[in-house]
Amino acid sequence: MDSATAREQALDAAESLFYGRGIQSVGMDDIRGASGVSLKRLYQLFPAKEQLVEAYLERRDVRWRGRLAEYVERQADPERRILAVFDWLEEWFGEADFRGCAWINSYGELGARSERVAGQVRAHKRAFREYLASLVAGAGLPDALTGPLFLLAEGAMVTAGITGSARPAAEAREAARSLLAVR
Amino acid sequence: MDSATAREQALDAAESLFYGRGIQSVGMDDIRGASGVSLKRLYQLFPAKEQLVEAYLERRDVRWRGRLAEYVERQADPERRILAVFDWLEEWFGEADFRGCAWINSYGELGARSERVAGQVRAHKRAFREYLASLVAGAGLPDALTGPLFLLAEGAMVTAGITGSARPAAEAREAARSLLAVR
DNA sequence: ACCGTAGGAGAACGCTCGTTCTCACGTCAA
DNA sequence: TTGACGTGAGAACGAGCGTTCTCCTACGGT
Repeated sequence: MDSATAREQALDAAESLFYGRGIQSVGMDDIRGASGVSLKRLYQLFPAKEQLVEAYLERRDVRWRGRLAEYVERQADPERRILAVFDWLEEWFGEADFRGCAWINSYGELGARSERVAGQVRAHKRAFREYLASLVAGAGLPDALTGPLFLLAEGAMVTAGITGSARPAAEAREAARSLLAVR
Repeated sequence: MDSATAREQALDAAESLFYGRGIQSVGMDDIRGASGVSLKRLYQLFPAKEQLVEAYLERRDVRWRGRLAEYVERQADPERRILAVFDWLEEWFGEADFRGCAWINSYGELGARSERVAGQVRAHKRAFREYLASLVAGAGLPDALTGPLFLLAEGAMVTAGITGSARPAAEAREAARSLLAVR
């Protein structure tokens, strides 16, 4: 197995375990067991657990925002695109392994202790907010709408995570629709 | 020192440490050091750490909702009361030791592993949502407003926690004002 | 065939931490 | 005074886990 595939398999295992069970409760040995990558190799690829955590969050960030953008950009109408964000959230919340927002959860777990993790969470949220801002601008709507839309989305993520229901996405979408209607 | 005061001091220390640094990174010995309550006594009062965690969350829940209600009920006008929730959030976010919502953080840390903690988080959020519902009903507004207001508040809490800024409260309040204006 | 190197399995090390135990002290009832 | 008891300080125990080390195997180049 070459380094690139070992790295991918390690990250696959890390993502499913860290996201599903939390970061602190998953040991490097669990990653080894789930990935088939030996401890020696793991430590060659990621000199410490924290770097594996960072790589996990980074790869997930790229994929998460990519999936969202791909979904949203299927819509041609600029205002529909904004609402499509909430449709996508609803799909995501309904996935079998959904356990809330990985960054919000990681922040709760490590935000107070790891400045690097906290920084990645802030960067991810900033990027998501800027993406929303670009959709708002693309629809010719006032930038002041971005904040409320972002808060609705964050509220939906955290609530869906805690309750395990996809319903907050629909509530947030309807609220967003009202806000868009006000102008 | 009698049992009641020992218990209070233990909970005071637990609250400031758990909330400030996260639950898993605070040891029972840290609680002992900060509270002056010996380990023996701590284990008499709380037979295991998890029960101290539960007692911390429970006492904080009562106090948090009490402080909110006390603030909100200073307003006579029923619609003002709804907006006062967001004013109170802004005050809370501005406190020096503010580190986000204790329940959201705890859920990120332990929600996947401790069903009891997860249950307390759900109960707290349900109670907060029901309080909002009572304010909405008191203002004679449609119950469908409760969900959006709740999501705005949750989004503000999580965003304020991550960014360390009180601004999300103002954004949420303005969005709430728009939603109330729509009817 | 031989050697050097990389890699795997898993033991070992060191630290943290939840929990319990030891021991010495002070208190209070008889 | 004495002895049973509760308590505090802190050592001790045992488990978990991040990280490193040992030892053995396999393979690639000469």
